[in-house]
Amino acid sequence: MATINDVAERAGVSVTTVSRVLNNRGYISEKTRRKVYETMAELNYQPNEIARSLLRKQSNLIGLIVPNVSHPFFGELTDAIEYYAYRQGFKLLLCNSQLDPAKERDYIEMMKRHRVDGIIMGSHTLEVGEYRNLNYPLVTLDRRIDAIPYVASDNYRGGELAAQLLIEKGCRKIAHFCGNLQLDMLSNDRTSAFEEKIREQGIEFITLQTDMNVFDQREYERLMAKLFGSHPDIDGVFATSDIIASFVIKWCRKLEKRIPEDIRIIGYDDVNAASWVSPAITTIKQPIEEMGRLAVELIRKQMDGEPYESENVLPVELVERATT
Amino acid sequence: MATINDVAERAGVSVTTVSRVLNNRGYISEKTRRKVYETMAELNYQPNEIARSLLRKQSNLIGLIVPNVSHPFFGELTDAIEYYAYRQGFKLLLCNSQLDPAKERDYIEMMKRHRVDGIIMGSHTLEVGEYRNLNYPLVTLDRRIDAIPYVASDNYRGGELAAQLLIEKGCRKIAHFCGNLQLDMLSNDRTSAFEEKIREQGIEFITLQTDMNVFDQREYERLMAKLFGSHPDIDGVFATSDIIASFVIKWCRKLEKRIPEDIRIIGYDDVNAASWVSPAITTIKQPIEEMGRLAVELIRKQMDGEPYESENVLPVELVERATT
DNA sequence: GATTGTATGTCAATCGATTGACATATGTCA
DNA sequence: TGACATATGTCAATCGATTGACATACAATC
Repeated sequence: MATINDVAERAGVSVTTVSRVLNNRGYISEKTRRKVYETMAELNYQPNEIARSLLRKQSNLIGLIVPNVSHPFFGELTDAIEYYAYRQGFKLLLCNSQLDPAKERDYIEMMKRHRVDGIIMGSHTLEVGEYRNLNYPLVTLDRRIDAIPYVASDNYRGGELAAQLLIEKGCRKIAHFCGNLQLDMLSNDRTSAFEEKIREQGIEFITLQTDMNVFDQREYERLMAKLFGSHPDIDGVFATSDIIASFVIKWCRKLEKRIPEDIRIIGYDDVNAASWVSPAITTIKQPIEEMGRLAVELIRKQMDGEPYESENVLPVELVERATT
Repeated sequence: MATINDVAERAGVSVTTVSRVLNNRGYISEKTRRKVYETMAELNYQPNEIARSLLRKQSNLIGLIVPNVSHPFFGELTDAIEYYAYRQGFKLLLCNSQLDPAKERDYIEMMKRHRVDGIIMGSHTLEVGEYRNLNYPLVTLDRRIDAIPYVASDNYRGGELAAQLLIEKGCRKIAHFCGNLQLDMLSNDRTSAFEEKIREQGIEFITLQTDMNVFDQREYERLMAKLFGSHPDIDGVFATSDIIASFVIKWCRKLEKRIPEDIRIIGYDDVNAASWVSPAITTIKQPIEEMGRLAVELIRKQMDGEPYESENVLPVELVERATT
């Protein structure tokens, strides 16, 4: 690949001049500028960003760690983050932790070696301490760790809305699928809020924990079998993701339960898939795009030394469709 | 951040020695090695990969351009690519073209500036000529461009299998949703094969084009309305993605058509979502993981100057579920 | 004719790490 | 005692681009 020296030589000017053209500094005549651009085109010259990064101490790279992009929620979130990163001149380094702590740790180190400008953590399999000592521009999604800025949606409110709706609809025995409560994540608030509300009304409920691992669909199937096996009289379900909700729908069909007449189902996230399935899923909408935008913004602000808000809790919204 | 000089100074050795420890070259006593490692840990030192890349002329970055990762097919493909890239010591630079030629062009340039070691092109909105002149390690997904190596699955066979199944099941009037036939992609072979087979049998069929844009769900809805409006007697559908198939299912429910009794539906890809929806979708399975593995492998081989196969067409498979 | 603005060049340092050439110590073995 | 393996150091170049200091033109303007 051509270097700035090749361009200078071929254009018959000095490297300084080429650099001046490239960076728009100092005096440059229109004629020279044209000549330089022409030569760059002829040589198919592209300035080496690696060399630039080294000097500027800025890579223009943002690292993103998620469990895996093939989970619809993280896929859509990644899309949003990529979109806003691009608009701010950043490129995205993508890592799937697969919820494996070793891989997550490894990825963080790797990103530091590559001097990414900041890391957005959407996967949280490590102990709080490990993140705390990172000493790097960081943004956390859905997890609060000391002073690290985070972006989340109002999980408590989400759980509340879900409970309210199922109560209103007259459900008497409700199942709740939540995530892994051992992982210290803000999404656990959904469960607290939900259980609180339901308990207030003296309604019976069962809580089942699961992981966010789409690949292991058999785990979901096992859970469904277990639930409907021991509690065939469930008449309401609050699932912590639309994907889980669609598994519930599938089992209800199998068991010939009518939705929403016999059983009401409410999901979470409002990913695109929630409206592909039928009946379309009633769900709690997270503002995915805005979450992505904010995450990128927070990295940028940390880099530029601008003041920023550490706690970013965005509103959620009930989207009522056909499963309630 | 600490540099190799800081480490050398603090450990009381020369940078050459630190470098020797780091790269395992020349003679190093066990004592010095330990001392250096200790110091690196104390200083939280991470070798600057940017500086290394500059010297080695290797970034260990692979660029991936897809329409968008929130489309389940590309999400799963990205997952696979990321997995195999990681195993080979590469990191993944992710770009969503959003099917916008300007953005795609821009991204390619950006990746060249960043000196990624190779680019995997899963989005193809540009003219053939633009790719041809790229002069860069490249792998194309689902598109054949001169000598550029590509990875695809057997689209022709996929179309054939779909046609065969619907014929066997006795469908008499079939709708086929295909992608944008203007984009010169190998997936168009599905349509050719399908139409050929159906025509052979003298069966009536309608072909409808669409884009792979999951965001514009309204376009899908419009298409469905159009199809079922003018051809309510359709009794078979071959959709070029499982997502489109799930929209078909949704409309069938709305129109109270029984699946598979009144209408049989077959999708394409076999993404995870195909088995979330109910009834679970009969589909043509693409070997997504193997496609990802091969793409990364082909980049690596081009870098290392190893011989490689240019044409990589992987077998597809009919997965029969509940919609046929 | 002096001043000033414009245009370009030369030179060298810098970013952080790698590497080859060469020097200089030890320690060990024959 | 000499040869050799081991261990470490010094020095300088290199990767590709940026940048500041300074020099040198030429033109226009007062």
